[in-house]
Amino acid sequence: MPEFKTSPGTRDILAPDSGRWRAFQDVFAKTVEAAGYTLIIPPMFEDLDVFLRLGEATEVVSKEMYDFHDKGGRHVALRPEQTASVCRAFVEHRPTTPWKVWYAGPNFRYEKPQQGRYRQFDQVGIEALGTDDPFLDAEVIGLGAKFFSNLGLTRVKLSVNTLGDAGDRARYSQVLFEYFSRHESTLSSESRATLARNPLRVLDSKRKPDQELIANAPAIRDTIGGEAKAHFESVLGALEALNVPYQVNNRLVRGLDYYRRTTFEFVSTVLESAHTAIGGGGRYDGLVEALGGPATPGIGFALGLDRTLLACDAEGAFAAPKNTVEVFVVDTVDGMHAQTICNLLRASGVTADRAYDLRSMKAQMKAADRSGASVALIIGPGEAQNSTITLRPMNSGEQYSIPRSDLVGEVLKVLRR
RNA sequence: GUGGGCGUAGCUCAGUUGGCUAGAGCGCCAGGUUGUGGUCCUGGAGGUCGCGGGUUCAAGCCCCGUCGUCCACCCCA
Repeated sequence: MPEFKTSPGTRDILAPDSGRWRAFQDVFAKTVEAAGYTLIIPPMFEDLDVFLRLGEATEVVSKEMYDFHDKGGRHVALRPEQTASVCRAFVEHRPTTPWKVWYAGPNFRYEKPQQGRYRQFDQVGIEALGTDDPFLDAEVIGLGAKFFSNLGLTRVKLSVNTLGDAGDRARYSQVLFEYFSRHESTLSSESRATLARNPLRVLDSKRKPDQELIANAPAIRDTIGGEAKAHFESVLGALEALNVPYQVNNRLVRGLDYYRRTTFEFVSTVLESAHTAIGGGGRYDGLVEALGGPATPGIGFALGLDRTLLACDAEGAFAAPKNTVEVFVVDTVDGMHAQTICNLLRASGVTADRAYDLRSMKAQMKAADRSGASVALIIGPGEAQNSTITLRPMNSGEQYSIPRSDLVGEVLKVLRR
């Protein structure tokens, strides 16, 4: 056993998974940059207060914050998500609106780790600030759906809902509180605790005894005002025009307290574990204001990398890319030939690797095989003597000699480039 | 934070009712006569049995603690 291991809830991502991560982010970037979103790279930690504005009732904030005091006495926290940072950046830089950004990177939450849930976990996401145009809602949601399909996923279910405006939300919360309070005796003990904290969250309960109560609970639709209702209808209409399949789930409330109006969630229907939500988001029209900026509407989503990749595994989609070199150089003379040949090939845009330590021909050929290279170049005493190279395509038993001066041309020819 | 399962070579795991120098497969290394990998054969390296206590003549096997991991709950990506 090694003396040191990664901290709980963290891990190393090695090849080939690391290549898959990068490809994942590339696909995401391509998807959203096609719609005009630009990359933002916020810091990984901020003043604790930035995140406290997400709402004290949010568990991510109240229980799971990775915070500490730095040497300057500042109370900072590793970001639990990036929406707050993006809004803070908006207030700090005041870009022209609509401001459409995307991000990718790790977030931190101090939780008990499980599969699909880590203390350091990666998300990709987008945020769009400055307009409450329902077409923007549909664009954001549609990009999420588009991304999943670009990955090759087909079993992703999209649920949408509206929470109404700030006043509606509070009113609905009150309605729910009264409703559940009337039936408190049949409510699970966990949900009773939740009820006191945040009545909306009771709708999220997956506990058996609560299911019937939840099914019969009053729906938000009956509580919200006409304006929010009209907005929601427009969003649904725009989604239909985009051919984005969805289903309205009026029990969908989501974990962050800042959501207003549109909320949505992507669930993989092939994942077995409890962690089937692979992404989610919504409108957060009060957040910029809460961070000291002008009243600015905003909407966005975040998708979990780990969980989405688990979904990919389950669907047999988006395999890790093969990260192999094209040419492998075997040099049993002195190692210097391998160096100059590799150098020359790389300068010509051909990826090339070699063996070290002047090992036996057999060992070097074995390394060539392992490297996945499609071509091996062999330099032994004979080749060194005549200034030739033996070129061996790895998938055939045949090989031939080429003049050293024709190296690059011959290699490009064999690689068909 | 609560409850439960697990923790033996780099990896996946065996290890019988506690009993001699702890095993297998894969991987790795070296060979298999005269420079050549992917199959096959032979040999080799590699383990304070997570860690710390305890019970016992004797513990990888039992007990306690601790750490890690997995599963469920909570919550969420």
